[in-house]
Amino acid sequence: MPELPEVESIRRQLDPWLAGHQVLSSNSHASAKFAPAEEIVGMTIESVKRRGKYLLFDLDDNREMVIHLGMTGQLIPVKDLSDPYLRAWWEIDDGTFLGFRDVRRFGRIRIAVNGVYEGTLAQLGPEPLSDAFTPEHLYAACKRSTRKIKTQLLSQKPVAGVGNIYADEACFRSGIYPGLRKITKDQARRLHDEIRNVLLVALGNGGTTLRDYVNAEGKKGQNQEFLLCYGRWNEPCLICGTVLQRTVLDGRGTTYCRNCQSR
DNA sequence: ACTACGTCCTGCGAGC
DNA sequence: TGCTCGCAGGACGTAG
Repeated sequence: MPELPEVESIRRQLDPWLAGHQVLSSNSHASAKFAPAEEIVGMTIESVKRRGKYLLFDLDDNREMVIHLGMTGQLIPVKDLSDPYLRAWWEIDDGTFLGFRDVRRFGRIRIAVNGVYEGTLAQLGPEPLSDAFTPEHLYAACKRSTRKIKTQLLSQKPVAGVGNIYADEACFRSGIYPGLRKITKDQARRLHDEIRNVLLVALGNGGTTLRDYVNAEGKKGQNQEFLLCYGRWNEPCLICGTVLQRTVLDGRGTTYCRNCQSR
């Protein structure tokens, strides 16, 4: 599932490819989730930005195309427009085609006008790698809610861009049980530090490819080799050797160490 | 306003 | 071997 490191890896490749180029034509899957793709025909992509897990294609005419990759979304150059999983494509004025491939169709495309956003994007917490994201901010944000700490992270409100993989990793590395509904200031500081740490390392490794993720060159990431917790249930904790547990928290599969992660 | 849970979607792995 | 069934999950809709 593409989270901040994966989406940022894609952005870094899309921007030099697409910036300054005009969209000549487009097509999209019948679903309303993808139909807005066609609204940008004739517009010029000025840059490709990112907020949390959202890609923002900055267009002329005060518009932005907002793309969320969902679970299995890929943005890749395509030659075969008959790929059955291609949900949208755009013809670029350099002769290439950008494709949005999304097997499970959890992704979505929207057009925002004058920077006005809706839904989760409008309520996104600070960028985790920016100065706005501090331990104090995380502590205060988590204190406002009684929900489980992992559920709060996945809500994108205390901080933007963290999904299931990096939430489990950050909780593990900071020694915090993800089902906690209250954390101390010290726990918030550790969680803050480890959120940054796991995202930065993953970015450096080109993202995590468990199944579908590829960057905008169609290449897999390497960070799956470095995960300490996510997906390792029934395997020994790399810190203490205890067999890692798997549970479901608010409908999300969660791996943790019952010894290292305090409850 | 907030929390919890169902829904979307399809490939895949487990189990018979 | 071949089939059915349930699972995976981010954001959003809805109920309480």
